[in-house]
Amino acid sequence: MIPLKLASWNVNSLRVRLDHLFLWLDSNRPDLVLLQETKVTDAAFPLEAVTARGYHAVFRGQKTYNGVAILGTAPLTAIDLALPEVLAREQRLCACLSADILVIDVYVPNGSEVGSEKYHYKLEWLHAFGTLVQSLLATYPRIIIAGDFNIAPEDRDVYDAETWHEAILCSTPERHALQRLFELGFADTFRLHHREDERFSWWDYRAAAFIRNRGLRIDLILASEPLISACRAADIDTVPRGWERPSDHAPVLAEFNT
DNA sequence: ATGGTCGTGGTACGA
Repeated sequence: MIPLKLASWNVNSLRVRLDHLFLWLDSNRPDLVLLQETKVTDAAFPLEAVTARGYHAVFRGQKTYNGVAILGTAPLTAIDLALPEVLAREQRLCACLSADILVIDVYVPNGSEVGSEKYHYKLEWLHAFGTLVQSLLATYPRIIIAGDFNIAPEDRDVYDAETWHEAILCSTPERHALQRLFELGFADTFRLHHREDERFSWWDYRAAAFIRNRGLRIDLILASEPLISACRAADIDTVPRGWERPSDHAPVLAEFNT
């Protein structure tokens, strides 16, 4: 039985948040940390600094927007996902193997506003992603998908459900796209261990949203059915959101006995 | 910077 401590964090620029990341890694020491919105090209990825802190890395970045990376304490086996065009357009996915577990780092499109062009792109993206995951399950029964889903699964994951009713990040079509993953057998690891509301992973920079705990829980760690019973803890660490010049997201965690 | 803040790149745009 091998313990696996996995974290996911939308850092909103890896280069700006490198000190926060390392500070957090020093006190939490996850085996794997999945990063989103690295906003750095592969050529400019701070591999030397990451390596110096004892982490191996796989990363897929682009200029200005998006970008994902997985850091691990053990050497990582990158898995090159065969992506349809809609998923390959931007750098929103990367994957690696940890023992026999396929670990997928995901940064789902934000969608901007319900009904907008970006919203339809988000739904199209999510549909393609669901199909990809469904096909991967045939080869990899044990899958962890973690990242910024840009979807709050339920109203209890939203600070003011009335304000956010059918708004972006909360609309029924977005939640249905997430539901498809649950129907494939995935579980939201946070909800395996927590029933309470008012637990969030993202707070807008504006209007002192964090101090007032006006947030949403949109950063998720999903475990495929064979891994559900192996998940022994899950949580959100809001501490780094209170640091000076923070990411707008908090790191989320899940621990497994694999 | 169409309220509010932040990252990016050097321009408004995306979140």
